[in-house]
Parts: sequence; C-alpha cells; structure tokens
Amino acid sequence: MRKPGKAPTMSDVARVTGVSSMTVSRAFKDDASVSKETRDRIRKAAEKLGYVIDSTASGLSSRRTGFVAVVIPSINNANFADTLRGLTEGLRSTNLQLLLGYTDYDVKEEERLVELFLRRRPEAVIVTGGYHTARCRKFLKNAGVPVAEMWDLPSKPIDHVVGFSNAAAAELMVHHFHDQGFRKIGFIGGDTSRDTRGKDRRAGFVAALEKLGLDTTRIIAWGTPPITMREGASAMRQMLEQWPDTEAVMCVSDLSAFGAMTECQRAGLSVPGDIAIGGFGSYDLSELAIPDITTIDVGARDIGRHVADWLRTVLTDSPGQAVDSVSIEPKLLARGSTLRSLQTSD
Amino acid sequence: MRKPGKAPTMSDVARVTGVSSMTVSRAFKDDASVSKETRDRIRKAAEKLGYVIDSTASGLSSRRTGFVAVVIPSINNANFADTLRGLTEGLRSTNLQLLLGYTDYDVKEEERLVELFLRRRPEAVIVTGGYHTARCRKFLKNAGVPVAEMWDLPSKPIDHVVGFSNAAAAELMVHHFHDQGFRKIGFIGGDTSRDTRGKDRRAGFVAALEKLGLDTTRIIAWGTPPITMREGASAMRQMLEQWPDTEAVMCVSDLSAFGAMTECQRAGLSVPGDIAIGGFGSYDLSELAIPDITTIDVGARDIGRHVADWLRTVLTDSPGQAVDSVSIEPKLLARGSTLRSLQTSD
DNA sequence: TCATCTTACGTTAGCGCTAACGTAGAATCC
DNA sequence: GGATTCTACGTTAGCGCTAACGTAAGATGA
Repeated sequence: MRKPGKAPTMSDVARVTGVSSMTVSRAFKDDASVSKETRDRIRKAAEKLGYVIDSTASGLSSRRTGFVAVVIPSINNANFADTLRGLTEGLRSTNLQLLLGYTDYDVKEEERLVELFLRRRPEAVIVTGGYHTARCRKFLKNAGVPVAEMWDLPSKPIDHVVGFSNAAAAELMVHHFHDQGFRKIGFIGGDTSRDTRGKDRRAGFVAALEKLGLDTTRIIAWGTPPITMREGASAMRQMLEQWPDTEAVMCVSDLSAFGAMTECQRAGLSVPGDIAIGGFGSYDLSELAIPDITTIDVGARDIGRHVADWLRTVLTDSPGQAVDSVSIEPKLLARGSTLRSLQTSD
Repeated sequence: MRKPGKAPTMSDVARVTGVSSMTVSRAFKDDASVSKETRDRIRKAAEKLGYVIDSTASGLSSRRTGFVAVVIPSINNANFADTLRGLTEGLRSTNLQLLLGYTDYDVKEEERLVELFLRRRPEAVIVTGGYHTARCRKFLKNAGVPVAEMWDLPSKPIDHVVGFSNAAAAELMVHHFHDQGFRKIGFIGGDTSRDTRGKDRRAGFVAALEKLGLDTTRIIAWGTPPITMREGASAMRQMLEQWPDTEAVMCVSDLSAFGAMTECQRAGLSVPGDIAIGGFGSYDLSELAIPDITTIDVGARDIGRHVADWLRTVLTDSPGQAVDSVSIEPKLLARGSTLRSLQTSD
C-alpha cells in the first residue's frame, strides 16, 4: 500500500511532462490528436508516477462510463459461463467493461441488482430471462439505455432479445422420448416459483405430452433452483417410489439428470434399459457420463456473441441501424441414456 | 428506453420537493440528519421522477466508490463460486459492490483486469493466487487500497492473505494413497505454465512422493487450465498407455478426476479395483459419481467469508486494528474411488 | 432567563476529468 | 503569395454529487 499523500492526477502528469492536462487526457485516448513523441513522453511519465486514469471522473465528464451491466442467475453454471464468454469475446475489441451480478434465480434480487447497477450509469443493461418484478421493468424501461433480455423469448420484450423458447426445447425432448417408444414420461425440476426458465421447460413438457395424449402427472418438483445433482437424485428416488413404472424422465438440467441417473444405477436399474433419462444444457458432464446423457444444446455461447454484436452496433458502430432480435434454435443431442438400440450388453 | 431529455438529477428532485440538493443527497444516505417526513417526501418524488442516484458523481465527490474489485480465474468453477458466495454474503450488510472479473488462468489477463479495475478506484482489491506479473504486483502495491490474495499462501504477500498450501493439500492425497498400499502413483494436471495453483499441487505431489522414496515420473500434463473432464479422460488414456501398471492417480481437480475415472471404466478397468483415483476441490460431482471420488475440501466458502470479515474491518468498522492473515486447513475426504475395502462386488 | 446544545436544513467549493472551442505555426493549394 | 487547411496543442466551463462549514429555530439546563 502506498501511504504518502494521495494518488497522482492528470495535472501531476501534466506538470512533470510540461503539457496541459488536456493533452494528457488525449494521450490516454486512441483517436486523439497528439504527436507520437508527446504521447510516449506522457505515457512514460505516467507509468513512472504510478498514475492510473480515473474512470469515475472521466465517466462523469464524458457521460460514458464504459460499463455494460450484466445480470445472470448464477455464476456457477456452464451455460451462463459460455454466454459470458461469448459476450466477453465479442466486446474485447471495444473498451466496454462488464459489470457482472448474479441473482441466484431470484427476481427480487434481480431488481436490487438492476437498481444498484443503474447507479453506475451503464451504457447498456443485459438481463437473463423475460420475467421481472414490476419495479424492475420500470427501471429497465426508464434507464435511457439499450436493454437486452437473453435466454428467453419474452412475449412483451423491453427492448432487444436474444433467446430461445424453453418450452419448444422441452418439446424436442418429449418427441424424442416418444420416437423411442417411451410413453410413461416424467419430469424432474426445481421449485418453479423461482426458476422461470425451468418453469417454461416444464410447461412445454406438459403441453407436448398433452398433444400426444399422454399422462402428464409424473412431475417431481424438488429443491431450490439451481437444482443440484443431489436434488436430482432425491427427486428420482421420489419418482421411482411414486411411479415405479416410469419409462423415461426429462430433467430440467444436465446436473439433475446426472444425479437422477446415478440414483437409478445405485438402485440397480439400468439406464436406458430400465429407464431413460434426458437432461438439458449440454454440459461436459453429459458427454462423459456412463452412459452419456441425451441433452439439449441451446447455443449458450452464441447467445453471448449475438448480444455482443448487437451491443457493438448500438453503442459504437452505427447506432441508427437497429438489429433485429435473435431467436436461437435449440438442438437435441441424442445419446446413450435414451437410446436402447445403442445399449451395450453389461 | 426513455427518450425525452436527459436523466433527472438531484437538483430536479430538489426543485420539485422544494429543498436544496444537499438535503436530497442526505435523504439518500442512512446516517444523515433529515427529518423523516422530508426524507419520505424526497424519496417519493424521486421514485416518481424515475431518479436514480449517480454513483459515478458521488464516488468522485466522496472519494468512496463502493467498489471492491475481485479477480478470479474462472466464473465456471464451483470452488470460486463458493468463495464468491462467501464474499457476497459477508458483504451484504455493507454497501460495497463487487466488481468481478475472470482471468481464464492467465496472469497477463489478470494484469489487464487489475489495471482496468484500478481505474474504477475500488476501495479494495482481491486477487486469486500469489503469482502475478511484475507490473501487476506494482499496480497492487501502489494502489493505495487494501489488497487481499486468496487461495494460496504466497511467500511474499502483498498485503492480506486468506488461503491454504496447495502443496500440503496434495501431500494429503499422496499419504492417503500410501496408507492404502498404493506405490505406483501418477498425477494428471494441465499445462503448468498457467495454473499456478495446479503447479503447486503437482510440486507438493512430487515432494511427497520423494519423501516416501517413490517413483515421481508418472506425470501427465495435458490441456490448458482449467482442465476439463474431457482432457482428464485423454490424460488418463495417455497414462494407461505409458504406465499401464499405475495403481493410483491424483488429478488436479474433481472434473479431470471424473473424466479420468470414466475413461478407466470405458476401458474396462474397475475403480478402485484396478486403479484408484483422487480428485481435488470437493465438487458435488465427486460425491454423486459411481464410485464416489476421494477428494480434498479446501473450504472455498470459508475463504470468501474470511476475506469479507477482513474487508469489513479494514474498510468500515475499525480500520486500525489489523486482522491477521488466515491459513485454511484443507481436509481429505476418503471415498470409494480409493478405498478397496469399501468396494462392492460387481 | 440567557447561554448552550441539538436538529434540520442551506451554501460554497471542489472531486478529476473531458467537450467544445480557441489558436499558433506549419503545410498545402491555385 | 495570400487564403485555406491541418496538426498539435491550450483554455474554459461544467459533468452530478458531497465534505465542510454555516445558520435559524426550537429544546435544554442551571
């Protein structure tokens, strides 16, 4: 820790280099008109002084903070991590910085975060999902900056959208089960009051079963989202107790699917011989597990990339030409956990 | 998006409520002396106007930004997520906000992030690990704010430290292997040029083997940290090819351990019957896997909590009384993947 | 009863930076 | 060769807020 006095300012750098502070300011921007020698002199003096430009002050003055507020449900989730990766990569060429927050799947916490973040005057706000508290919606609408909702296709978008239909994705899995000859199909997910994307998946699951004329009662809701592997295992235990003749189970995520599958295996059931299991999210885990787990790839990284593309257009390149919202097409990855034809003899 | 004009300021709120902007400022702080009625009137007017206080300006003026910069290697890692959770919980009572960045295990990227973050004038900086570029160290030392290094016990700490010895943790695993009667012991990890904690674990592994007089050559370095499940599987394939008589393998993380274990199982080897496998980090996965995987719990959440405790002391409560650095004691969790006595007959 | 304290505000002067405009000197043009 | 353009800076004002200080009116004390 540097003790003596306060941090050096631009005028300090200006003084030692014999220029005005405005020239120092210009020397720290890319497009400004400063001669190369002057710029190098200033930069060198700044580095020697330990000067670091103060974004707080420059943001106030220029009215450009360089912040993009991003709110995701969880920081420990391969899918959202992929989206963030796409975002980060797409914004690397800009000088925008992510102001990142996670809600733990709580819209009230989202509201709190959005308010906190808006105080920082971000140049754009990116939220996950299309469900928000009324107050949060108001904040986002009044923010005066571009807003993107991702990972969902809200019926009443606030502004820009990059997402997919969770219900349609769930339908993919149901149809796959049906194609494989399964008829007694269950669903494992968390408490739906929080995870709205999980709720949409479950709704899509039920709707698809109804269209096929199948039983829609085999549903276990267990645990607070994000539902863990352990909770997936507990849920499967309940499922087997309540409906022992279940032929296939769709899980709200790959993690719970893995937990459910290991629970079956511990109970002496063969997957998919005795019961088929599908997941959601295309985690590494679902590819490595034995058997590998059928899942749905939602193109998480693409979501981030699309959001970044839109951001660059709106914030820098050409603010005029609006980019349309993007609808991602989820893909089913059929694997061993639901394919009896692939099953190796044990 | 609100189109007309600019965002309302404090003076706008002051005007409609008939007070000075200073009173509005006070109405948005907790400890200030404003009558309850005036405060309520101001708050109500502000909400109606859609006024949100501007932290950029207040930070510049008060020289307190409310930011705590946090740099972690990865956002998709249950361990660091737990640490962040501990931090977030510990700071909830304050009005400090995390400015979060991830390095992808790259110290050069850490340097870039630290410089970027210092521009925001955080009130403290928290970094992961004790290895930094020279320029990054200089930044941190000159920052003029408290700095914490976590997840490691650096020999030359910059300021505060909350961590554990990765080498000692690896030793725990080696001794466990030895106790179980294993002598031909291997190590699977990523490219050590990046993941310095992984490097320390490997060094501790080698040192422990040497002390026991065992062969230290069975080491596979494969993949860029964070090493994935898939890379763990590939590494195990190489291990079995090069040293088919290996009895036990320590993996740098639970993820690679799971990949390695499934690779063995696919190859028809029994775990732990033919080969024992240990992981690191105590992920959910290691408990659910079949068999469950012996691992090392490093108290990730405690690390975050301790850092938060220290932060509260240094930044608010009583800046004078220094808190000592904290050394966490990793714990070995012995499980099925290394315990032959527990093995069930297949 | 008057000095003293307390409460609840208002005034003034910046925090460190940059937008907008100004300008001297050199380069360019026909 | 005078008008014009360009390059490389400097000057001025102000972004929106708060620290520090000031003050009027009521409360308190002996």
